[in-house]
Amino acid sequence: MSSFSSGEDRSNDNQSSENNLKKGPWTAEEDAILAAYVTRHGPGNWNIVQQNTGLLRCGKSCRLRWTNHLRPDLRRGAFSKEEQNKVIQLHALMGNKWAKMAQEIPGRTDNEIKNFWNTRLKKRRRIGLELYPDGIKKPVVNAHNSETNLVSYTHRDSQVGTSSGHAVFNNLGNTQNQPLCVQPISMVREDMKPCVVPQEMQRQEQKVGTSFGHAVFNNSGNTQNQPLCVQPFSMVRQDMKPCVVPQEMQRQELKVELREELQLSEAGTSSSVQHVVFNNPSNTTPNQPLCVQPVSTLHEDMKLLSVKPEEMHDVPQELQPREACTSSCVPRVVFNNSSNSQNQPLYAQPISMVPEERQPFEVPEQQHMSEVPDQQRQFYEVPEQLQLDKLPGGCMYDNYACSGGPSSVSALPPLPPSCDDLAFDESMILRDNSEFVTNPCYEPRSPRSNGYLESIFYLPKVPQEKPDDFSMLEELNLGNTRENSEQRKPEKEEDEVGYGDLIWIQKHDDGPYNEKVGIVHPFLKP
DNA sequence: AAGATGCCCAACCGCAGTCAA
DNA sequence: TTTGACTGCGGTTGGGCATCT
Repeated sequence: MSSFSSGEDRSNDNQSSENNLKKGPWTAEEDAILAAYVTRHGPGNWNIVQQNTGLLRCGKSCRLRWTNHLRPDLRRGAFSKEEQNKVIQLHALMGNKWAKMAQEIPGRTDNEIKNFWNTRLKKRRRIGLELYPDGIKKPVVNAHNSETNLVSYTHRDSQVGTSSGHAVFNNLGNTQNQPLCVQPISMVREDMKPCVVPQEMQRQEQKVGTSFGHAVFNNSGNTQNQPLCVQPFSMVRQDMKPCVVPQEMQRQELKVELREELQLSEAGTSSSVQHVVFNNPSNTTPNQPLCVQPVSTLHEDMKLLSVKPEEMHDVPQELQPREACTSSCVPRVVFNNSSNSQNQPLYAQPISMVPEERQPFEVPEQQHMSEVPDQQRQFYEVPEQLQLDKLPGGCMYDNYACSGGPSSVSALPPLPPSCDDLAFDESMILRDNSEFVTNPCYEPRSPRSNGYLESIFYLPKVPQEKPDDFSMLEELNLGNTRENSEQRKPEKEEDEVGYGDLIWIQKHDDGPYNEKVGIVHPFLKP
């Protein structure tokens, strides 16, 4: 059965007779080679690791070694009492679903949990103890469901959730073998009870967010039956579909006052929502990345810890951004984890860890102003190396969001293919607000502004056909009316809207449209 | 001191699921 | 639809170390 059981395998210096691949314990040299390779190329494609590194290990062995030993987010050492209790709770709930249990216990692998359980199992059997401690009952299999289907979880005090800090929502109405919805207890309102997961939560195509800016997403790529995840819009991937959160599932807004030490002295923010950079409180392993979380999801027990640059590690290749945002006045870069199918938090990196071509730029100190009057508002070109390949407009940042914190960097939408050739065309006006709401780039530019980007469009430099109706522009008070377009000055004033400008309109909930009309022309101005 | 036993845990295997060609 | 590569998962084995006899 095991490789070690074969005398042939063990002979010949642990070399597999088939492909000359090595078996048995890994050496430090092999670990280093594998770690370096994965750091550079990211995990996956394990079968080519051997070809590219010369390691005499099969892909499977490499994957296992990385997953169980070399991953930077692993905790080492004995299971704490809390972890032990959690394993017991989870086993009562799930049975031998080691991988699922590992997802609930950060830093522990399925193998570790399995080993722990099997050891414990043997011990308790030998001394004649019950498998589960008093108060935790075996899973009760619903007679209607198969064993692999859903179970009701019985807990001593019949309260919401489990003592391990999770609430389990039983979806008895689920006829499609859908997962239970599990939420941390801290996210569950006191009056919430385990309940049937409403039909609309069951992996349908779902829409809309909650009243406080969160969306529950169907994790369409989820093959692990993980619970739905709740994320702020800004962290939403393009391919994710939001859904309505039923009233009873909505959680209390967690009001956590930002302690002074959390307030952006060390922490970078991503630009358009209030984010705080947190160290993972359960992280006792060095080289853990920081995590970035929106303020609204903070828990009381989370602490901001200062993390030294040397304690951070490179963001794996596959996590590195195609759509990177930077916080600009602190030496960190926040990466969008766009390929992250596990919906993990964003990563923050110190500049030193960022590949050179991604180096962010420093915002001149005089621009770190706490208040920037609108008339002084400026846009600055983002250095070319920060600009996004797929967006001809590249990135820009404005200093409007500088309210004691860093400036923001946002990506511009793609321009029309050839700006100069285009006639004024209303179809170019992007009126669909959802375009911007669903795109993280178009979150409100500043939490302070309490508005959102409503429209962005391009005024051609040389209109081929004079627009018949400028009423929209007049209504928006752009200063680009029929009259002044006909008597257009050859050289317009700075910041005056005219032909050839890309216009954005930021709509305010409590103000007129024209209050936040601006000009975006980062490629025309330095 | 030496062998026996128990425990821990790394590493393997086979199977099943997914996905792209 | 089929096939093969790749990946994830659960079960199992055996080496190494500590403790016991």
